[in-house]
Formats: sequence, structure tokens, C-alpha cells
Amino acid sequence: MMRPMSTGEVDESRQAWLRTVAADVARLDRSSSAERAADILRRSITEGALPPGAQLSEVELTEVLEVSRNTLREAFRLLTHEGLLIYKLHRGVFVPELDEHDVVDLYRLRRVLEVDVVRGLADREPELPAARLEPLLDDVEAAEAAALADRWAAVGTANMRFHQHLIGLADSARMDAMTGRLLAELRLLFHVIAAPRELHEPYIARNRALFDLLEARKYAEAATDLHQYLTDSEVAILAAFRSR
Amino acid sequence: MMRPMSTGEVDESRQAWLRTVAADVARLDRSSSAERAADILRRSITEGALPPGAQLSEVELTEVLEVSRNTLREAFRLLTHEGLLIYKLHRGVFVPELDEHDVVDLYRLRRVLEVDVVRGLADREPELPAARLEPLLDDVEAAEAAALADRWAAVGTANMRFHQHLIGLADSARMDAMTGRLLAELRLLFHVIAAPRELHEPYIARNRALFDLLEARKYAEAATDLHQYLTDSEVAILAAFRSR
DNA sequence: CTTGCAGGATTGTTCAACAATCTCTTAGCA
DNA sequence: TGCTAAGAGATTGTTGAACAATCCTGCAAG
Repeated sequence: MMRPMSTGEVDESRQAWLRTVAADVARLDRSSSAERAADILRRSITEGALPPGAQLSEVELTEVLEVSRNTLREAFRLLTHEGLLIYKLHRGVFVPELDEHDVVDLYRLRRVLEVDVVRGLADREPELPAARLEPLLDDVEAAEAAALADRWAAVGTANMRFHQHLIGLADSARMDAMTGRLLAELRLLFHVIAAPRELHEPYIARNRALFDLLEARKYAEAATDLHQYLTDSEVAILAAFRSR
Repeated sequence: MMRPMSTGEVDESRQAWLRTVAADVARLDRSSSAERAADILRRSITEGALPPGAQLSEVELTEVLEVSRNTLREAFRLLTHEGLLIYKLHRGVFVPELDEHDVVDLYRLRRVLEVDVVRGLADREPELPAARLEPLLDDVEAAEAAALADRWAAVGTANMRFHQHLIGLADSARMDAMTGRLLAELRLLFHVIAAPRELHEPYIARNRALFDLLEARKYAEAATDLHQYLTDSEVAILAAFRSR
């Protein structure tokens, strides 16, 4: 194995580089047919092409996706464990229909995890490097730009990414995975709600405000702000949901 | 459908009975070959018969479990998403080897979830029915009995169940699922630790103490106690892990 | 000591077939 | 009319065999 630099000092940055390469390799390698099929289905579901309650026929999808039934079923399993599909034995797979109870459940978990991450920054990363916040800023600006272009679905996507990146500050692989699931399920809810603008617009500014607090390292303030933010969002979705 | 009793009064107990029957039916129905194979493998892994790092050969297991390769691979997928197996593309499935970083990660999540559940009881269930605590008491007593019989693996199992039931107090399907995963992963760690007695013994009494606090509805106290409990446990496991 | 190259073994994927189960329709009956 | 039962058709669950793609091992060459 070659060693472009061998002073003990740079060992840490070398470790970091190795990790990024390993991540790249993993991303390229992951292209099994099942996962590619899952990618396509995932997009169809989160974009609303497959609405909640829809049944996914095996024979039909094998033709469309050009994979065998076995491979398709593996893709189904993948999405099942992301919460984007549910299996009913001997009946097939369906896009879940979430109800108000699920909204409450999802938001409860979001609050617990996200607030803890932000609050925990005070202890764990009192001197959080500015670079760690960059992805968050990108998401904030992406949402603002999308709003100007009236692309409200894109605003929702940017908002999701903002929260995923927020959780990413915790450096916890399991929190990242859980959040991915939670947000994916949340997207299921958005499609039964008529007004995307009213739903997403208020949170553009709030994301910006939250980012500012993080940048100023006012973590305690940010945490209480985020708590209220999520509760407001929950209430809004519940209201929109009831009047659908 | 027959109605053994039809007075309006017993309607609630009848509902409860219907739920238990439905649960039984679901448990029997869920017996797809893949899930049955997964059950067997899950036990083998959590009981340590398949140690961390072990590779699971497809052809070998198809013979042992008497299922086809495709069905076996579905079982693999199930366990992969529980964190009990990892896929390496074109190389096979392996029992994960967790390291100290994983211990920290797992305990961080346990702390966040469990402490929040207990603390949340004050608001959500100020008058928690005693019946809801029964499963916890059963687990406490099971651990105490197993300890007297020197069955330390059983103590560990009862301890796991205690914490699972604790999370169950939140009535959150997603918290239950997450906790199931977290505890399953935790079991992976126990098998690389030599002394099960030293590991589990201190927590028998602490579970009892925690139960007493819950029964007395001293939720705030219980929460801080639980926080310290989990931190102590984390430290103990890390220490045992480093000196393995 | 490293590099390159068989070959054998293992995983990834497909296909066709059959078994098990569900759903829907229809027939029978009060 | 309304309910129950039976059966046909469709869909899912599972299997086994086959082939392709990839990985691992050992050996030979530099």
C-alpha cells in the first residue's frame, strides 16, 4: 500500500481520506439489481406516483423494471424495512396509508432525536467546525431558491435534507438510518395533503433561523426553538390531514 | 361471528380479547418460510452460536434449514435490516463485529429513547394503570430468579425484555421497533465479553429500583436514575470490551 | 516481494414450475 | 332479499436448476 506522506502528524487526515474513499467504493459497489429496482420504486413512492394504499403487482413490475420476480421481491423487502411498503402475507405489497396516530408517532421520534442532537452539541462539539454546518446552509439556500421558483415539492425535499443533515451532526450511523426512515415515512403523508405551499413555506425561514442559532453556537436556544418548530409542524400536518 | 357475552359493559374486555386473538392469528400467519428461517438464525446469532465475524454460507444453510437459496436470502435480508447480519456484495453475509464506537452509538440512542419515555410518562400518563407495569415486574422477577439459579444468559435476556417493555410504555410502534434493533445489536456485543455475571449482576437490583420508582410514579427521579444506569452500563461494557 | 493470471468456489440473477392462499363470482337456501 | 357455501381464477410463496459475475487461492514470472 502506498503512502504519499508518512509523517505521523498527517496520520489523522490520511485516515479521513481513507474513509471517504471507502465511502465512494461502497456507493459504486452497491449497484445490485435489487437495489436499483428499489431506487426506482422509492422515487415513485416518495414522489407520489404510487399513492398510499396502492398495491404493487409482482408480474406487472417485473415487466416494467425488467428484473425477475425474486429480485423484485428483494427490492420489496428493502423498501419494507424503510417503511415505504408493507407486506401482507399472501396478499401482496402495498404503499402504507398512514393515519393521524402515525403522524404523532413520527413527530414524537423526530422531536426526541433532533432536539437531543442539537442539545448534545453543547457537550460534544462546543467548537463545532464551520465546515460541518455547510450542508445545512446549502439546504437552507436550496429551499429558498426553490420557493422563489414556486417549486414546492423541491422545497419539501430541501427541508427533509436539512433535517437529515442536522441529525448528521451527531456522527451516529444509527441515528442517520433511523432519521432516513422517519423522513421517508413522513413523505408518504405529504401526498395526501392538498396544499404543499402552505405546508412547507413557514419552515423556510425557520430553518434559516435555526441555522443562524447553530452558527452562533447557541445550542440551548436552538434546541428549544427546534422543539417548538417540530410541534408546530406536527400540528399543521395534523390539521391539514383532518381536513383532507 | 359468535358473541359469548353481549352486555355493553364487557365490551372493553371483549375488545381486548379480540386483540389478543388477532395477535395470535398474526403470529401463526406470519410463518413464511423466510421468517421461520430468520427466527432460527436470529436465535443462533443472539445466543452466540454464530459469533461476530462468522460467514454464513448459502449452500450450507440451505441444507440445514431446508429452504431454497432464494428463501434463505430473504431471511438474510430480514436479519440484515435488524442489524444482525451485514451483506458484503459478492462476498456473502457475515455476523457484524461491533467495536467500541458502536457501543457508544448504541448507548447514546438507548439513553435518548428510554429516558424520554420515562420522563414523558409524567405528561402522557400521569395516572399510569398498574397493569401496564406488570410486564416490567415479571422481567424483574425473572432476572432475580435466573440469578439465583446462576443462569446469567437468562438474566441478560430478562434484562433486555425489561428495557423493551419499558419502551413499550410509550405506545409507539416505531420506538418498539427501534429498540428491538438496538437490543439485538447489543446482544452481539455480549458474546465477546468473558464474564456474563459481572456484566449483568449489578442491573438486577437497579431494575428493581427503577421499577419501584415507576410504580410510585416518581417519573422525574426514575428518568435521572435511568440515565445514570445506562451510562454506568455503557462504561462497564466499554471496559470489559477493551480488556477482552 | 510484488504482479499477473488461471481455476475453483461463492454469490447474483433469472426462469419456469408448482403449491398455498386470497378474492370474486355464482349457486343454493331460508 | 339476504346470507352462506363452494369453486374458479388470479396472485403470492417457494422451489430447484441453470448461468453469469465476482471473489479468493495458489502458482508462476518478473
